Amino acid sequence: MRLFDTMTRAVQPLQSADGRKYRLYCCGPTVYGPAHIGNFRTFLVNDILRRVLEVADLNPLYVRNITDVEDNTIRQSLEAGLSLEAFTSQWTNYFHEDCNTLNMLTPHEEPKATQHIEEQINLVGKLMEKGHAYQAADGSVYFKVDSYPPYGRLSRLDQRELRSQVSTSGGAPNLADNYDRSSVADFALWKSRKPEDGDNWWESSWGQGRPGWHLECSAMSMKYLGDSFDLHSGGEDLCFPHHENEIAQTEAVTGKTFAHHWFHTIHLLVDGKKMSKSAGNYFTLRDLLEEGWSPMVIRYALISAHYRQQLNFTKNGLHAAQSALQKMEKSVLRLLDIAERRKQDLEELPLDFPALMKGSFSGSWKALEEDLNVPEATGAMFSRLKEIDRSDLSMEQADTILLEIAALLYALGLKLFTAQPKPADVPEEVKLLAEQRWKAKNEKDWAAADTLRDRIKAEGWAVKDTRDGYELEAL
RNA sequence: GGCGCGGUAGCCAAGUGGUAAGGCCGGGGACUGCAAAUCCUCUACACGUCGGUUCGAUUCCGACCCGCGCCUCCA
Repeated sequence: MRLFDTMTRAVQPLQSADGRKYRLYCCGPTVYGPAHIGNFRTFLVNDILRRVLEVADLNPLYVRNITDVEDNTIRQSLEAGLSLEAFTSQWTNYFHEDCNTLNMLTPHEEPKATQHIEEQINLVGKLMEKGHAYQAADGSVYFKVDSYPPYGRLSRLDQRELRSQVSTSGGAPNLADNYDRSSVADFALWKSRKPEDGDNWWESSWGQGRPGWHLECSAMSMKYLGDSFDLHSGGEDLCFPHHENEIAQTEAVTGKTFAHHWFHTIHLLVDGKKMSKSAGNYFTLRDLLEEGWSPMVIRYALISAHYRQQLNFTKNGLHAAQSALQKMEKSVLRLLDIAERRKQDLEELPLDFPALMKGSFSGSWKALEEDLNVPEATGAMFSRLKEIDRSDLSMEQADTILLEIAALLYALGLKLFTAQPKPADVPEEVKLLAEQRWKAKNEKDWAAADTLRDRIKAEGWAVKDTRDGYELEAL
């Protein structure tokens, strides 16, 4: 399998350093509110990576953290009158529910920052010992970027550009720069206790305080994956400064390559623009569920563009995803019929991946193994499905194809036949009109039936006749 | 300003040094009182512009135009 690596800017082969497990770490969510679909794009891509590593027999050990201590979680827990623990576990549960809804596999480990304070303090201690950190007048401890010459390799910054971080893109003073750092590039390892932090502080050799954000990922990835591991991932925004800082603080301590491969997901756009609350184009998973979109439709839409391509998320895209999924279901339904299988069999049968990957969908597998190209994989899948639709198949042939499809669906994390009919809240008035129309129709009074259908439409509902009744659908 | 990405048919989206997957939409047919749904089936003068390299470029190089992202403890 091969994947684009941010550090070398090239597609690189993936192989575990120890030959036994492929160790990967994904920067997880900060839990102070519902994750949005942009967050889920990244987590879904990582979920697919983990699945493909698994079926490709690379034996992944997948760690994704929970960030539960930083400015937002602290401030909002205090505002809510809850302990940090109570507040963040509430949002962590919410996140897990969303992950399950989207059919994401649970990471092998999901460490929380607050449960690894000691590891983080130890790291700060080592950095102090080695002269890579200093305590400022405000009591906070900073990483001395000058002490680590390779700094900036991942995002290709040089010293001159680092200094330019003093000002923002608009030329205004960088407001993030309100700490007692000796250089603006230096970043906090340990933040001294402040009144606005409430009870959220820990004791350390440098006084009371809390760890800086960047530190947790270094401490936890080292703990669960070792000083040097195979792959580190996250959204593109984390490339700088977060990952750059992680590399610096970790490698300054270990002297080893922190992660061998850097994997970043490009952000998604909504209607061609960046998601933002003010623009009203900010969606959470539950916003979409409430609109009646089924989870698998949302999953399909969110993985429908290559991970290194901006994904333009639109309602149109959801419709397309829905139709595409239905098209898959249609083909599979025929195969189930020929093979005399039930729908449940798709998920219950044991799958011999190595063999199935060499089957008739090898084009799709090749696409997934070459830089995780999901759109090409689904494209190849539909091409193959078209041939299958037109072939006369024996029971055995259909059965084999079903297994091959089940394997591919597993890698993509897609489940078929899961869409629930929308639970429509039909107003009584509309129900009444619909009943009248049904009666008129049965009496073959077409004129009356059509007039009633128009009236129902005027109320915002569509009547659709089925074999032995009708359905109402919101317009 | 620094770093980076993209411009492929109405929309979305892969890909290739020898004229280009797939999905959506749309068209036609069956069915239906008519619709919808369903089933069958079909199409497209699509590779931002201008140069260069090449026997040949959409694919490589350069310039330009347009759009977008990151550079803010936002994935």
